[in-house]
Amino acid sequence: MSRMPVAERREQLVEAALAVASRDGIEAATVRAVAAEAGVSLGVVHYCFQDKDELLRAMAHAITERNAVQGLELIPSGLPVETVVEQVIGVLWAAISGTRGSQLLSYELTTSSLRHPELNKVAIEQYRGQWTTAQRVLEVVGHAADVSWTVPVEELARVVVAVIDGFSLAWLVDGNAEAALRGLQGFGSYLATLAVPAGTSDDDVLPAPADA
Amino acid sequence: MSRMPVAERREQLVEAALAVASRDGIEAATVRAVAAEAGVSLGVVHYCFQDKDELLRAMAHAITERNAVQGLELIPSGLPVETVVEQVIGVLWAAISGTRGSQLLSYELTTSSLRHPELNKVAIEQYRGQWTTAQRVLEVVGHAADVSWTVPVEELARVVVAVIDGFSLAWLVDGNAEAALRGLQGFGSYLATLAVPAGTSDDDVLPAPADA
DNA sequence: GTCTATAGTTGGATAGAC
DNA sequence: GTCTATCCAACTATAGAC
Repeated sequence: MSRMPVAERREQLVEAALAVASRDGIEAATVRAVAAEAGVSLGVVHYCFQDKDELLRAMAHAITERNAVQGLELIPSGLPVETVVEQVIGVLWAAISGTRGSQLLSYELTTSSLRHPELNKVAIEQYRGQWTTAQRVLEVVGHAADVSWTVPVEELARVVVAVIDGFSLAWLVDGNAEAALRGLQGFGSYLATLAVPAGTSDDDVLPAPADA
Repeated sequence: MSRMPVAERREQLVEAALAVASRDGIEAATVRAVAAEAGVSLGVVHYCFQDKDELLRAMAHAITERNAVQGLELIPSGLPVETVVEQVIGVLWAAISGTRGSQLLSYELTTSSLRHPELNKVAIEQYRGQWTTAQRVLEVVGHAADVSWTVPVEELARVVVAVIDGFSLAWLVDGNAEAALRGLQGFGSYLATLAVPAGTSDDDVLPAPADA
């Protein structure tokens, strides 16, 4: 354990911070607690990170990346869009409902970030990541089901993230996973109504450039 | 200021706590800060409240009540349901976007409550209040526009709260009020499609009891 | 009832031995 | 590089003077 390169040590500490914060909340993620979780002494943390904020920022970055990389690129083709959407929501909800502590931590990070200037960029980066992820998923779904969306995907992505956020929060509060999933699938049905068969062009969305 | 009855003093302190927490965040709402905000000394707070948690619970209760009592009972009658929904959303959004600190505090209270056993009931009471409020608004809207909902209002209320939560959070993060309102109105349009002209009976929803 | 003073914790950060 | 020891600040809570 001793004499570990700094980069590796930082990873280990970020991992420990994630473990503590997911389990006991962001307030519990003190420098001391993280050091104890990682099995190192207090000084080591301050050697690897300038201060607590830098540690928290690193942790936030890690959780954001982790959420983004959820590779759902194995979406089946040739199915009706309602089915594809339903399946994607099912997989997504399994990922969410299986990581309660992480989800709660995400909201804690968001609110903390909005209060403390030194964590200012955490929340916006978190959401930018979610918006672009949602947008990519929508595009992949559209391609897989051979449809295009009647609403700009960028705008639609915001709606998707908002709805998921809302139902996740409700589930965190009342623990009713069935109601949350039912609500999400209801939204999925609505979402499917916003899709129309793709245009004659084999890939893109623009049917006919009007002018200029 | 001196020699104030305890009940009144408690109100004053809860008010001060709300002011501090809305402005600077729930973490900043320490006993000291609240005492300072109220212009009393540290001991006074501990004389009126057993401990910090009781003060926070009182504050949470106050903010929940405040959100619930937003008397929107002046909903116009005789208009199409799309219009009524649009107007209600407009009023609601004005109330939300005008109280940024309070909104953020609500989310902080929710997450805090979910982490700390001693605040256990705060979050669920918060949401129960929001769900029943949403349900009442849906019922009033249905009555005013002379429609009934094709989805159980209880279920629909959960959806409404989730969507509002989601868009509010996004707005807190990116400050884009136009996008949030646009998203909410988009949801409102969808909501209106879930309404059908009220049955022949002048008030209730049940058209024909099938059996028993 | 209200104040000051203080006890007792906790946590961030650093110095200095090894 | 890693550890122990320590400083300092902020907080909750209470005791006791007035």
